[in-house]
Amino acid sequence: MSTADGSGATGTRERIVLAASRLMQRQGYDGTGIKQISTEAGATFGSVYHFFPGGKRELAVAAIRHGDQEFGDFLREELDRVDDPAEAVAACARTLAAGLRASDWTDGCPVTATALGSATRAPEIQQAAAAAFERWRGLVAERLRRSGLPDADARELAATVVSALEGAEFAAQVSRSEEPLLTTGRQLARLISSYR
Amino acid sequence: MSTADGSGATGTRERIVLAASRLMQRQGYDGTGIKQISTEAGATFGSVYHFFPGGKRELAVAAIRHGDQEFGDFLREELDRVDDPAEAVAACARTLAAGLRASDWTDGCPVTATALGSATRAPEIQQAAAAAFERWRGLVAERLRRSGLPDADARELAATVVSALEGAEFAAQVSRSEEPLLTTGRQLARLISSYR
DNA sequence: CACTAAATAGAACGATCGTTTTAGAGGAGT
DNA sequence: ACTCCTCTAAAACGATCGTTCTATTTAGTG
Repeated sequence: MSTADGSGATGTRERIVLAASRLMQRQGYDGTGIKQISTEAGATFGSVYHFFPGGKRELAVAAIRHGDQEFGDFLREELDRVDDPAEAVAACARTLAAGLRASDWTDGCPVTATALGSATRAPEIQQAAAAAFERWRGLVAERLRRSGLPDADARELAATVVSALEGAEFAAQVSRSEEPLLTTGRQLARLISSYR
Repeated sequence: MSTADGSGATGTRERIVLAASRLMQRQGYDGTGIKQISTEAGATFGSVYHFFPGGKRELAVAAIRHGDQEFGDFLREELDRVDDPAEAVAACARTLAAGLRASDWTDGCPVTATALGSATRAPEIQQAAAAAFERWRGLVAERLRRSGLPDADARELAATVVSALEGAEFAAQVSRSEEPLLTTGRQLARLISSYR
């Protein structure tokens, strides 16, 4: 069978994707070597090229797709914990800030660092990152629509929320402070509240 | 004299910083080689290490500081062209979007790509990027204060504006579409307008 | 048991990386 | 003319990069 099954032991391929995603999240595409990935994953060099014949670029696409799903799950889960959508977005920002601090400011957005810089050279990577952004916007928009906002407003707000959270996470990471994320969360809540 | 003077011919050192800033903006820190920088700058290999004995890291710090000033000048200039601060921010986003498209989506924020990935390893780079963000927030806050907003509100809004524009620029770049920037600009304008 | 395919293991390749080192060219000051 | 110092020029270094290649081990099927 080619696709990953849900068996108990973590497959080698899955471990490789996980390590690649985490390392590229911290060091970027060019800053992460395949050797480092294989070591971190507890796999051998040959295994990486066995599962990813396309080499580093194919591996980066898989890593981005993993980050896509990971952050998507986080968004869906976090946005459903509070009734008020404005407060839900603010809570989202708070959780992101706490996680960033917990990692000592190393783990930012799992897609940004991987895509930045390599996107211009590899269209496949750029497309995977674009798909992630599009999905996240859709998730937030759906949540806002569920709270009664018209589709057009929900879409505009969702794009703003995703962009702002992304930028605030990077600002917080580079400033080593939760403040940009917390501030942006508060202002996004105010903006959303202004729509009803 | 050690600092750059304002003489006519573009100095070698200045050309090197310019090339480094532009290349790292597109390819990131690790994706840009010193050899490529020297070639692009029309300088020789030795010249780079003559002007930047600290090597690549020192060069990256200089590139970030250049981008800091460049984007700061852009902000100051663009925000002063319109009376209404909300409309000024939206205009800012539109100009960024147009510039991004004009470069065929290659030239994003001059600081983001350089700092991302290398910031964890090199504290000097992280600090230079943090200083840039701080300065930009100050510029926007000053503009908002000048329009009559209380200091506390101006500061919160400024942090949100800078973070959101940053994130929207990256989203637009990776999506190869002006929309994220235009949408974010509109919503930021609405948010600012809600403060009076 | 033999046969086959998947997965693991690691040596080897050419290329490029950042850096160091040494040598030469161009002017300014005495 | 001679010296000092900035700047240019390029060779050379060890290290690491992504990739390819060849064996070896493991697992599944007849």
